Amino acid sequence: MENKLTNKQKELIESFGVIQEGMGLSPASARVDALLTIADTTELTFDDIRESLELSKSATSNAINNLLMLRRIGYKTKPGDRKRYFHTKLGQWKNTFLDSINGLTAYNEVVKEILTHRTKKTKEFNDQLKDFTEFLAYYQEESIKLITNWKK
Amino acid sequence: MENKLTNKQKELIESFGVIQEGMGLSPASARVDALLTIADTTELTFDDIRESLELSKSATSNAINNLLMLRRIGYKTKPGDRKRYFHTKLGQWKNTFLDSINGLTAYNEVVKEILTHRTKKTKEFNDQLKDFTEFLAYYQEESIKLITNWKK
DNA sequence: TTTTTAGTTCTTTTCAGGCAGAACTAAAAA
DNA sequence: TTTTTAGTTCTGCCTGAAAAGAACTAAAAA
Repeated sequence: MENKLTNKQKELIESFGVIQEGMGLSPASARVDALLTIADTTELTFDDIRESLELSKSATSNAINNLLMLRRIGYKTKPGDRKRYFHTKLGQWKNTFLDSINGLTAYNEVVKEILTHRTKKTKEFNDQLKDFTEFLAYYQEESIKLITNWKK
Repeated sequence: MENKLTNKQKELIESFGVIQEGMGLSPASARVDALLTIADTTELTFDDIRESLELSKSATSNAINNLLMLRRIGYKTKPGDRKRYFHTKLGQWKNTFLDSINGLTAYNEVVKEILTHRTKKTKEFNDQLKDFTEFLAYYQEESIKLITNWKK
């Protein structure tokens, strides 16, 4: 594809890339996801990505598969065309958000188990922990409400 | 200190440690924070920590300083005693929570800047992004309310 | 003044993650 | 049947993070 990136777009890919690195993505994955969010074409092929970001095939392949696993991107195919057209799923942020909220459950379960095994001698501390786990559960519930009621 | 950990406590330190590694802490930091959450004594010294977790002095020192920087732990001193007594700040989770909510602002700012530079040709996609940034700001506000109104 | 305490800093080792480049593969096209 | 396409997988390198252990340090105690 001839749809070259402007300097501003390259700059934004880096800013957004850095932020997403901070959220646990590898540099390449972070930039692939950023590219799909910033490029004028929202459906890019393997080679579009490879060329735009000047990555090797292996880095491109690994980054794409990583993002697919994380369900942060998806792809479409076109009849009579073997290529896959990748797009970010940032538009479907609701699911991602729900996943991250639900991810707190595992954390809270461990804290609750810690509580059941704590010495009874540290009442104040235990009460604070209890308060925390209760808040977490409440926070999860309310967050889910916020999302499901959003602009509905 | 002679306050030995039970096997169950050791097990909990590992579970909680793993979860906290997943949240970006190094193995040693994750376990130090877990220890302070699980041990019967909530105020532990450098050497208590070192011995309980079988860490080297350098690993202990670095983990502690790391957690202090992240403000996930704090310490007290006692008159006529040069040691520092470290404790987890999980009890003061409200601040940590507020920090993480506020941390979303930087992310949202970049997404908003991306939006201002996006081609106008992808209306649906842009609208979804717009919706997302609006929700993020709303979510931040509401989350802060949830915390400040909690059991008040 | 010397020694002990409570750490910190420096040096070295180990290890995993991330990437490039090359070799490979399965399906489709020629 | 051979070649091209659209990737994937393998090999090897390089770097940075994490930790151990030893050397060091500043303040207090003896």
